[in-house]
Amino acid sequence: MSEQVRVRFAPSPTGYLHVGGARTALFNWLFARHTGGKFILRIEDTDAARNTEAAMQAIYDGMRWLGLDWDEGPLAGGDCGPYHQSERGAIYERHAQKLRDSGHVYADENGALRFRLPRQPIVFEDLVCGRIEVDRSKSQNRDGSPEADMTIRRADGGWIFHFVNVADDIEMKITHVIRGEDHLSNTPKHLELFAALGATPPRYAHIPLILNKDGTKMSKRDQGASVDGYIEAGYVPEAVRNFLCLLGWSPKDDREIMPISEVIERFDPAQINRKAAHFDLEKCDWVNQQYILQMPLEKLADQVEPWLKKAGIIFGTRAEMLPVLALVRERLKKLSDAPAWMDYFFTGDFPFDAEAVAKVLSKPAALDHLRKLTAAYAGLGEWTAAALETSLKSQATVAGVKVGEFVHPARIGATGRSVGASLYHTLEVLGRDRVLARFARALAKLSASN
RNA sequence: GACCCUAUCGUCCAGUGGCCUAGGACAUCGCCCUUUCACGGCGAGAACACGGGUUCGAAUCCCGUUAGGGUCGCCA
Repeated sequence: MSEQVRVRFAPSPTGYLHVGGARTALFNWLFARHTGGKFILRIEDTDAARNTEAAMQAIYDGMRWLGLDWDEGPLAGGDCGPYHQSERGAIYERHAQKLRDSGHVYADENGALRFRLPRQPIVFEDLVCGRIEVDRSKSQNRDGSPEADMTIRRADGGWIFHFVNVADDIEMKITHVIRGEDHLSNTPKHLELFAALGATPPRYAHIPLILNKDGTKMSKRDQGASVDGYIEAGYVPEAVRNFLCLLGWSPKDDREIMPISEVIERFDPAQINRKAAHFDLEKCDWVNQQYILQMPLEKLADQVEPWLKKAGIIFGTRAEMLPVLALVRERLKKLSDAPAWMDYFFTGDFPFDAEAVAKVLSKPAALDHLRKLTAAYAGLGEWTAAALETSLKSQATVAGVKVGEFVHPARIGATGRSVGASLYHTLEVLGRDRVLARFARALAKLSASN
């Protein structure tokens, strides 16, 4: 049992990477990393019609984003290439010839090559599903007719999935096939193919499918179905990966937010759940938020920066941006939320939220409070959150009003809106000059319109 | 229709014959913190699909029913 584990993810280029596929890739990758084996990427593009470069790119991008690096495959090389099935015709022809020589295949009336299904009872041990027994002689079509022999090559010469899949698993010395449960019923056929080719089949682990939260099938358009949807929505890749790890697998204790190294260490395919998982995007959002909350600030800044730039925010240096990010990070559910929480820190020319102004700043008393606060803050000795708070509260006391009568006008004056991080910390980060300028701007604008 | 897989709170997971008056997490609701919004803390409601067995004892084992999913392509 010193044999090195070799697993593969074998997607067909459909134009996007489905979460189900991503999880299959992830489990294969985890198993390879756990065992010190090899993770191979093989592109199953025998159907030339949908074989496009863009579709392939979506797979590479999605896997790289999730941090699933492959040891062999396109762009990585390896001894068992090429790794696109469209380029492996000669290899398939060789295996087909073997089947012809042994009488396992024949050309049908249309010119397609068919494999004589033995239709013998078959038993195999699945790492996830356990012992599977199938009486192949009972298989029949919808209309009750017996199952037809399996086509392995079309009349036009194109190879068929089942055959190339098996041929490649032999050629690439695959030891474990971890794939979606939709292939469980195909496995007996594959086993028959392995036997006919005189090869030892790999071990199988069929993982349950991912369905929508309501139990319906997940299709491309469903929320959360496509990996690039996560990229575009501003999810943290490590968070999505963590969430996917927990869909159908668990470390058997209550650990949820885990570094990938811990998952690799503890991962065991035999522990994968047998039940189909229903996809809950809200939980994924929570995991994402936990990552935003817990990752080192500098790292978060790396991930947030592209979003700020995309929103056209000029945030100056990293040193100027970090305190702002530290202040608002617990409000971010996604990276894409950052601009909305951070933009007003970096420009004094922000708009005033009409509703907030109507509710609090339109009152003459509110403007008066803002004037008093401006005077107090202009003479404030130490510009710290604590000092700002003390000063504001004493102004309220002197004026004989509740603290809120000062807090709300100040917030709107300094930020233009009624919600945000702690007022005093916001003012501290902004600094005296900017705060006073903003108060003056608000007073000028709103006094004029009063 | 045939064959295969599955069945614990709305959802994700724990539970592998007694520790279960079933545990954790997300979501929901309430309270606290906070004169904003969040974060955080505390608490509540919420499940073993149904029916038969086996056993001194079943969420856990067996059978059936029901329900969901999958396969049965010259798609992958």
